[in-house]
Amino acid sequence: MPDTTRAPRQDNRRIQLLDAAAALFAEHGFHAVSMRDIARNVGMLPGSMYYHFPSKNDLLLATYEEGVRQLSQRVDLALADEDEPWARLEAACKAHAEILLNESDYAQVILSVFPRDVAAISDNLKPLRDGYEDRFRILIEALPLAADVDRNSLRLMLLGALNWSKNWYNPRHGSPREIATDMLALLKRSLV
Amino acid sequence: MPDTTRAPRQDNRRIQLLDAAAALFAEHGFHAVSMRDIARNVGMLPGSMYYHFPSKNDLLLATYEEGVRQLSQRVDLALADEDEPWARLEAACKAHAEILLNESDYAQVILSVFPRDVAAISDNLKPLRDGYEDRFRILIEALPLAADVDRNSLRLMLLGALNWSKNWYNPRHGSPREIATDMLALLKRSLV
DNA sequence: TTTAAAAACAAACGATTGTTTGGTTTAAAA
DNA sequence: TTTTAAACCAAACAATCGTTTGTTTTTAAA
Repeated sequence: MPDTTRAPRQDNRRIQLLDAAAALFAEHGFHAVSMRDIARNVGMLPGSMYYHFPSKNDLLLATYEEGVRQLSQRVDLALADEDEPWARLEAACKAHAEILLNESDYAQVILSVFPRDVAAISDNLKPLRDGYEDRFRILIEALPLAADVDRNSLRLMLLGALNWSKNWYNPRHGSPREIATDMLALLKRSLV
Repeated sequence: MPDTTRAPRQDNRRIQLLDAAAALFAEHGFHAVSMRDIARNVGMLPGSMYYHFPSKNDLLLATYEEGVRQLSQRVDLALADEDEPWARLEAACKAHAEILLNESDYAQVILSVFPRDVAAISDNLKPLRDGYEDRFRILIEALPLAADVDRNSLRLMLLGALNWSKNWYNPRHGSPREIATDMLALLKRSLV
């Protein structure tokens, strides 16, 4: 063990390693990707990765955390410009769809790797997911809705439909923002 | 090779084997389940399973086919009693939710194992999924909707929300039929 | 320029993976 | 009751898995 600890080097490749892991996990799923696959993609030998992460599960956990961070940051940024409740929800949905379908491998990992697929760390993964989704609970709380509308069902329906869209999304048939707009439009006019 | 082929024996365990595979695939995902896990669950040695199925991928393919068969049969049965377009769609959604969340491990496999997780047979899996979902396209086609309603978005939203519900479903907070009713209600009153 | 820590290499570890092979038991047709 | 195919067992196969260990290279502080 070293006597003193230094800052990471300039050529530290922890982030590139995490990027490669996120991209592969997002595309093929957790179990379908081996540590050797990731190492090959980042130009590193398999054993070398263990300098940066103590295990494959920890690698997944790190991508989850980064995914939640990116999603949260992106949605918060989109919300900053909006005041009206419906506009705020729409902005959040657009940001959600955009980062999910286009921008971030990390975010896609959250939706394509289910906690129960990795039982050993499912207790660590679930709260990360839930914490992010709570933003939508608050956004829907603020909507002026008819008295008999179940806000919980509304949230589950909206987020479910958006999250599932990664299974059929095709850039040629509409952008992520358009998808979010369409879905919200279907709901909105009945609920006001 | 035998000179003549006989019918399967009375004690043939192909179905029990398929049942065990479906249950495990549905609960843990395809890659998280080993052939030995399945063998143990059905009380068989690992090698013996290869008498019934030539590979693990074929085992998955068979569960997919059975899942689609069960879903289709269940939905068709529910549709037989209904005439009015909205009632038909609601009956289909209820049946879809019910078999998905409660009744069939086979059906759950279709939603929890993504074709791209098993690249080698993804071309076989996708059309099975699509063929079933086409029923909903037809049901929505028959709805009397305002001219500006995008039927494709409606289908994707409804099915997406229902399919995603397996990620949050909790029997204590409403039955599958109630979930389907709630979601359809959210959409219905705005679209007529 | 020396030196210590950061980072990666090189090579292997034991365990588990899907699968194959050859022989044995069991049910049912003859 | 004999016989044949169905069904399973028992044991191993090569390949791949995540991971560990000991050593070497590289960066940057001293």
